[in-house]
Amino acid sequence: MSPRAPTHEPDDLKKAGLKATLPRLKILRILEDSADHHLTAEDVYRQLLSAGEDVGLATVYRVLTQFEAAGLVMRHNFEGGRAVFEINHGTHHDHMVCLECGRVFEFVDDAIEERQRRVAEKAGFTVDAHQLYMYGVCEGMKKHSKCSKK
Amino acid sequence: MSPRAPTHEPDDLKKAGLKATLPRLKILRILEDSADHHLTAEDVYRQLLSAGEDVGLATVYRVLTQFEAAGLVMRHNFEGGRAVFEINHGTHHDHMVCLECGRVFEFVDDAIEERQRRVAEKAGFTVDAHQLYMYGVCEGMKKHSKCSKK
DNA sequence: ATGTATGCAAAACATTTGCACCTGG
DNA sequence: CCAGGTGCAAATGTTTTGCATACAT
Repeated sequence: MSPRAPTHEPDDLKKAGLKATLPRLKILRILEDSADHHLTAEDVYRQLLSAGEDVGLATVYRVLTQFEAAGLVMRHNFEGGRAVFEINHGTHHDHMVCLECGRVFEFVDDAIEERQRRVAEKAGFTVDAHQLYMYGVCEGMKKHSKCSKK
Repeated sequence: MSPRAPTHEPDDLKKAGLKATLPRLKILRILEDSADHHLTAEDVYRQLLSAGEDVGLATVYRVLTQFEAAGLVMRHNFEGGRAVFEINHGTHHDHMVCLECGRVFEFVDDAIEERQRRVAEKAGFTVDAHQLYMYGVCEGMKKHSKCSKK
């Protein structure tokens, strides 16, 4: 009884008030299955093309935006101009972005979350969303330079 | 003996390896003097025009990018597509962005900073930069809706 | 002088939108 | 069948770049 099943089904879309169309299901699947769960719209588009699907980039953007509005995915504005999207598994987490290999590492720290709540409360600020990004170099990149991801 | 004087002079530019040209000095002044210290390139450009300066938007972008590289300003990718810039006064701080009035509030919490360091260390991650954004509604916006900023 | 900076216009990107056609329920 | 979804191409908005001219040292 996990709080959210690891696979997304047509039902997830219907619950979100969206028709279970082929492009939407494919995109949901890609976001779900991708090794590192943080993809740009272009990334998703390229994976669709590789899979032989006939989907337009505009649709990818539209679907991702709808998914974001429905709470199915989260959008991040990391450095570098383009937005990245990740499946929302329901548990908040923060991010470490490796500037060498581009990979994204997730973490949670309850003390940080608690302090954030306190700071906001003290300032009379109602928090809708919050995100903590650390940019730097991941462990694998420091030891050797054998990581090959662009 | 403050760690950084509140005004920026030609010397600041020279130290950064940049010629003290008129556009650069004007832009530095604007970033320094602006009421809320978080401006888009367009904001800076409009202020220059209002002041009767003959500066191109391209120059604003070039100068802001150079300033960022020189460590004079910091660039933030808040929600909404356009980057915002703020003078770097040397002291790290995090941000609360009001989605109603657009204002940006700064804060520092040593416990959060400390926990971040610990998390990164534990993950073997070397942090170059880190930023914490909270999006929500500021105190002024909740009580009445009398704030008029776009 | 002289190399660097600037303004303007055009280019390069990321993302959005208009519209005719297609599709899911 | 019909509202809503999609592909394509064109539009938008932001940021970058090429190039001839202007400026700081």
